[in-house]
Amino acid sequence: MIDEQLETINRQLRTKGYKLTPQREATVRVLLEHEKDHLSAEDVYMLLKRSNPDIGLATVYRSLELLSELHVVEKVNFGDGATRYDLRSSDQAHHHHHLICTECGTVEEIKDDWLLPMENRIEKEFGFKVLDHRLDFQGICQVCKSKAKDNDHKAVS
Amino acid sequence: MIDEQLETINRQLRTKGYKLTPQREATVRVLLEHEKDHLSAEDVYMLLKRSNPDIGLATVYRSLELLSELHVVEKVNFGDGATRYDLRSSDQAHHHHHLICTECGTVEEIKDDWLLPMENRIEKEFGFKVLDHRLDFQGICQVCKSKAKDNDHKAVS
DNA sequence: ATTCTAAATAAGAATCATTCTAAATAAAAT
DNA sequence: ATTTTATTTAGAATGATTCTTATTTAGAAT
Repeated sequence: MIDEQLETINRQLRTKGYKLTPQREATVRVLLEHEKDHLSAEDVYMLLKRSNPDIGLATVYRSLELLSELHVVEKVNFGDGATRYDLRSSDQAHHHHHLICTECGTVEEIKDDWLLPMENRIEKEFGFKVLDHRLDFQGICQVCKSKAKDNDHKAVS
Repeated sequence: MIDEQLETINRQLRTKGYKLTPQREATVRVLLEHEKDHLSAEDVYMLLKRSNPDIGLATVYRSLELLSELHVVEKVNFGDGATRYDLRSSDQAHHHHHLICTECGTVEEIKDDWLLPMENRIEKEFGFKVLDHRLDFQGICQVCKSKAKDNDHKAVS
């Protein structure tokens, strides 16, 4: 499973004249093993250090940047200082959107294709060829909402 | 017009116990005068310097952060290193989305309410209270698309 | 197999955006 | 008028990211 995806990425790299170096492969592996998380470059670096103690942070940044250009990962920004790198599902058509809680900072993912009609409309109306999109919602998650309710009760009593 | 909006913002600030200091007022004015642009903190700072040579960059950051908490401005991130600050239209229900060209970097704005049904669905399905959202499309703008076509012609001829 | 060349890496310095700190000022409350 | 509190300035500090230089590596050409 992981090896299949690696092979796909390997082909993508070679098509563009890049090679899948050990460092790049290790980086991709880490991303594949943490598909659900939203890792920062530093996070990836720390995880990589276990298997590749000699890898440099700059190399991680370079690898992630390259993977981003190949649309293997997406750069995401949740407003804390760091860029995060999301592996894109092999199915290029499906994007995942985010529910970001402004109280506790948790990020929930939702998958959906709601935006396809919108993309078509944009291409027609603006002549803009959509390659990618990003949709994030900010608000209060269920957990924080019920916490807030509890506190209200306490305040009243 | 500008003064009305300033007055509204002033009220919002005072409601939360903040005051509209000269620096904050100047910051808001700059934003109002450049509503179409996507200014970084540094951009705002430079523009402010003309009228307020003594203002400090940290103050600009603090003012923008405060305005962001009040939802007067939105923080936007286009993937170049800097956070940009967009004045939100007085009509809180309308958000603007962005068409970001990956070739030339231009950012076009589109206004739309397409997402309201989606927000309702998220509240029902996930119990997540949506306060704000952000929708950006990346792709190739009309101009770059025709440029690319021209180059194809040249290559063939 | 050896040599050559271009790509990739490590290490750490450098840069850039942003935040923090301490001292000074201004405004509001007493 | 005095005290308290919020705000600002200036510059130092931080943290993420990029750059630089010397070194290593992989593959191509001999």
